[in-house]
Amino acid sequence: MLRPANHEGATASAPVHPHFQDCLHCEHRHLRVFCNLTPEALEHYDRIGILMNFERGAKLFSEGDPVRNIYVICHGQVKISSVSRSGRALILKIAGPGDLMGLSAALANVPYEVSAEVIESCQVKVMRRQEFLDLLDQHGVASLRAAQALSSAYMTVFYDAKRLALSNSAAGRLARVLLDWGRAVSPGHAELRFTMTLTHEELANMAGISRETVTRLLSQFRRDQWLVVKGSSMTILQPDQLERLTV
Amino acid sequence: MLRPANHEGATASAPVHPHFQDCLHCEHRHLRVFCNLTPEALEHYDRIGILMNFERGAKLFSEGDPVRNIYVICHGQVKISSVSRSGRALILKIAGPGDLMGLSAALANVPYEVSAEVIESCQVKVMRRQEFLDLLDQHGVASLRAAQALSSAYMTVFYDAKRLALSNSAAGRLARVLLDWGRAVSPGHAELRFTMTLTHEELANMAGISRETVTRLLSQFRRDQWLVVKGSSMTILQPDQLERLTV
DNA sequence: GCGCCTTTGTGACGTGAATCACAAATCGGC
DNA sequence: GCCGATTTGTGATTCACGTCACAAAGGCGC
Repeated sequence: MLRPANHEGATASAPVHPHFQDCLHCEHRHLRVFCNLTPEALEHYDRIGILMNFERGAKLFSEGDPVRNIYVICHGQVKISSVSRSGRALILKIAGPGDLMGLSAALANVPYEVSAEVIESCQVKVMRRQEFLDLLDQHGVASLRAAQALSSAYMTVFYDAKRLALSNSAAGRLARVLLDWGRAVSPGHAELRFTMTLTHEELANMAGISRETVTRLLSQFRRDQWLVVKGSSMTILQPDQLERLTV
Repeated sequence: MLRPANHEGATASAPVHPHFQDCLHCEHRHLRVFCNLTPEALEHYDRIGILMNFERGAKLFSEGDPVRNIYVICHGQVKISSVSRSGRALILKIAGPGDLMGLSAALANVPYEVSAEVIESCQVKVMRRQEFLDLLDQHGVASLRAAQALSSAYMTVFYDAKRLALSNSAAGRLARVLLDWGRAVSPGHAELRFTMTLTHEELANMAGISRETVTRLLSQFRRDQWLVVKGSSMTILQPDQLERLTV
């Protein structure tokens, strides 16, 4: 389904990105969930779990599976999705370095609520559920960080749900997906320029609308000069116009 | 908007429900968030915050306000809602005894994401944001409970969002609202019998659909013998049929 | 019991977007 | 550079719901 991200042409022989040896020296440490732990807690965190590599297409876990492990992405991209009873797919996010998977399900003591599939070869830290819970148990600060991570996850879905409930406009939904994607890639710019590695089908699954509607809306946005598409590179010229479509 | 819940005819003079003196002896303690704290943590929890009474119509806080306090409902009902830019309202839940309000916003360090309005006179424990955060800081077990509360809040919105994104069927949305409401009131019964204190307008705001559609769907459900309405009492005869409408 | 106000019930109508069905373009492998 | 597979573009059709408009039915105060 997905084209490989084109900046990732290099594969086995020469990894474009150095892989990590341990969590103490991880470059993502300072901006992610388990930054700011006390030294003891961090040391404990570093001690548990194992680092594993996964290839594109690998499934880390599937929706409905009992939670055996908690995952932290060190490097690469993972597609987080969920499927309705009728078989329609919803892509919730593309998780990247520093993202934690399985936390909410582990704490709520329910099966995974989503599926995770590798879309760009990954290095992942895998912790057994119990050893992760022990970490939280023994270090209050780790629990606190977990709670904070959960609040922001909650906020994200909350606003998603609100948008979905109150605005059914397909244009608004697509606009949101594009803006979020663009902002994540090129933050803080007036013009958002990025490589659109997703197909229309996948954009549709992220916005919860149909493939054809995505095609139609994109060409409409182009007609209105709100964005430019050149090959797989997309530039959002007028983010504020797209923003206005959002409820 | 809301008719007063009819089991709450008694007002000022003779409270139908005894109010609570402290958190150590609260009858909801065993089934709610801060059950299972260590004795020290529980004692600390009991020590902070103050108990306050609010009348119907009182606003505890509004969406967008900076988080000053965290609230725990001891008794009564609070309407949790959010409004879109275009002014459409979305009622997220009717919170009751044991429910915690403001946790996610406090931890994510953002303004309240929802508004809270009393719809049935309430006794509420109000904690200053900072004293609550201190509690979490000092008692790992409290952080852990908070994290657990957040995971289940997250799970709830997650499934809401999923339903909203994948099924736009008005019938499915309304069915979900009715089932959730009924199950909360008369749990574990094949037939769900309860007092529908909400108007069609409010049901519409909970399901994110229009008032007229609620009216039409309800009479359709009645025609299909899935439920019976008699005055303000509603009985869901065939919950599984309604369940099937849910994606 | 009489009005007033809120809530409920129903018809008519318009429309946004899903669905179906192809054609055109593009990609990827050999 | 050619060929099959995937992705994209576009029209025609359909339908579920929102919106508008108004009538009927309850409540409730006095």
